[in-house]
Amino acid sequence: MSIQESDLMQKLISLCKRRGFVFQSSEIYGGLKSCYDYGPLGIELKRNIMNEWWRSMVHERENIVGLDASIIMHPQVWQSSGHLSSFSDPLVDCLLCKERFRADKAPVVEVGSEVTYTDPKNKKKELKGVAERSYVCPVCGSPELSAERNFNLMFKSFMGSVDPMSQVADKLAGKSHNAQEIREVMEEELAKSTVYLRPETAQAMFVQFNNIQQSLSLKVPFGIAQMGKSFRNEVTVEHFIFRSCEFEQMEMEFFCEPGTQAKWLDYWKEERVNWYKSYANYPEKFTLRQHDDDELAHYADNCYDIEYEYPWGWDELEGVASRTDYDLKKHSEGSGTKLTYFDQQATNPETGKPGWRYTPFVIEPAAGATRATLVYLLDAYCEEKGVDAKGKEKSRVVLKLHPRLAPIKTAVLPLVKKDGMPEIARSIVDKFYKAGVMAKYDENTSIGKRYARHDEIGTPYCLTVDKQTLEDGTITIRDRDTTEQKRISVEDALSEVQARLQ
RNA sequence: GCGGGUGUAGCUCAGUGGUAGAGCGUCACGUUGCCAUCGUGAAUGUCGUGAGUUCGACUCUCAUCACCCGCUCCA
Repeated sequence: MSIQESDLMQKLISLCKRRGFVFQSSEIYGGLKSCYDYGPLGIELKRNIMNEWWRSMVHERENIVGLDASIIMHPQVWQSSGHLSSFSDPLVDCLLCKERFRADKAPVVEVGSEVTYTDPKNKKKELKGVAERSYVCPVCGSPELSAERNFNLMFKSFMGSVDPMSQVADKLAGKSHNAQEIREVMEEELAKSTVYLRPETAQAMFVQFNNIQQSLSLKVPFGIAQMGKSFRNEVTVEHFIFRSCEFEQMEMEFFCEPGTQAKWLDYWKEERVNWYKSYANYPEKFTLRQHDDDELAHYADNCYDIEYEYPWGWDELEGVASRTDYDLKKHSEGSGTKLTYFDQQATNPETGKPGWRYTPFVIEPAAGATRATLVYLLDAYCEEKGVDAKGKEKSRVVLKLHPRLAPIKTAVLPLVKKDGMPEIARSIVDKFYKAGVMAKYDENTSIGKRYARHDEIGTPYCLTVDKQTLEDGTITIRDRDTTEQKRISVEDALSEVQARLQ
């Protein structure tokens, strides 16, 4: 198998639409930038990935519990977390070379000093000007710059049944104002009802630390896990569902004793990368990359990215960050509520006495559920060259999804639509329904086309009712990857598939 | 945000200043009966959207939206 990397995304996007995995949002209205809908098969795949994550992170562990928090939280949450201040960096456009940059990271000059810079249209030409601000364009050095505009990371909305714009209109009516005054009135009025869509699920797990720890009497180390939607106004959206403004996260905050964070970071980074590999056909396409110091977020003292080799190169899939005690401390300060843990067994390292109250340190494996969906689709996409029944060359498209991730686990197929075969097939598929194993009955067109279609959507097993079934009560089970079949009895069909899904 | 490309049937794509085609897929009937069977027949298009030029625009011009590639940016 060898697919041109450049074609892979295109083929996958096409398959996603054709077979009902992913559609563009609001397509009949021309689509909306970076928004996608998960179709009948896409939702199954994404949900399976998320369920597997939940199972391995929450259900299979003694000390990790779940949370499903409100997407809209008290606006002060984002003040305390730093999302309001550190993500509203002023952005400036260079009027000359069109570069967009952060004012606080641009080259510093003295206001009023004469600066020389190059003309982007004619590199040999030198221009002179006077700096009106304390910085110039980092690319061409020009002082000809647009106004500073705040970068808008979070999606804003307004809570309350009265439109705050009416209040603004009332205040401004009948007088003349300059831009600054209008802005101030608007900010003052809008602020009263402004709420934000969460840019990460993490904060709710810090904010509910006390409730969760106390209600379940949890002992450090313990973790809180959450899956759900998050929203960010990304500077650039790209690569299909890879980076979009609305996305889905699977995050876990692991609270541990100060001083043990390095050990736990090490543990979780290995756990997480191995989790991805266990469902993959190409585990070598997953790797860990430690962040350089200058890459670290304001809250982290160490961080590993789990990266995947996408068609466009290595890029992020999950971040495993050591967030120190930053978040709990910030929310403690912001809310005036103690977010600490008291360990009666431990010895206070400062006093040497038994009993230690401390702010736990946090290790956070933060995964993109939507990114994982893309990754497993890319990992599974496969074209196999072969010959058809008449010896003509053809290619078989197979999604080699891990059986537990596959949207449909089993297709139940009557070889032909007569002689009672549909009835037997339907009675088999009914047993699967009742056992909670995703199965589909399919009697369309020819048997060959049905196999091919199920290969293309990743169905790992096909059960076929044929003439022999009528005689001895056996059916065939076909393996997606090898296309090999073996005969089993109708009674064993469900348990056989269940065994293979383990 | 910048540069380049694309947008025509469900998918892949052809096409011409005179109101549109192929292959695949879909549906029906018949046939076949285990890997995209064969035959016959059928349905499906705001030619991304809006404006302009023109007697006439899918085709030319402009704007806009979306996607792809590259840069840039990104806690």
